[in-house]
Amino acid sequence: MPYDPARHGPRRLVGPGFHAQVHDLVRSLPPGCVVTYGDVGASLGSKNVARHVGYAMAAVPAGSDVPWWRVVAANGRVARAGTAMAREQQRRLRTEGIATKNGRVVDFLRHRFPLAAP
DNA sequence: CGGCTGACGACCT
DNA sequence: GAGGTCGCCAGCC
Repeated sequence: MPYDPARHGPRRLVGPGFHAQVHDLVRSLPPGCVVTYGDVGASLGSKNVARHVGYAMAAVPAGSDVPWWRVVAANGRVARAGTAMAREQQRRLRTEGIATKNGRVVDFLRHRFPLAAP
């Protein structure tokens, strides 16, 4: 099915350097807060790139200063449940005072950080 | 330079 | 609430 603005909303192009933009934005997140992949994409001006934001997170090198663990899925769940990375993410969130239960952030909406719109 | 690879999200039963 | 489908696009071989 071709792209349909009526169903998918206005398309916003994401230029090259998308990963760098994601990393930069995530770096600006304060401790004790979380955002969703969709929030990051929307804040960068792209509505349908939540998935790609995840790919950008996967590209974050270990030991980077990017707090990748503050980015969770739209339903408040930690992505890739069951993997070592997911357990590590939950451990780091707990360190910042954010509890998780069965891979889900407790009081997710309360911890969610209001990202600025483009 | 063509193909492959994915940390998601909205929507529908 | 729990399952499945489909669309999305920049990087990296």
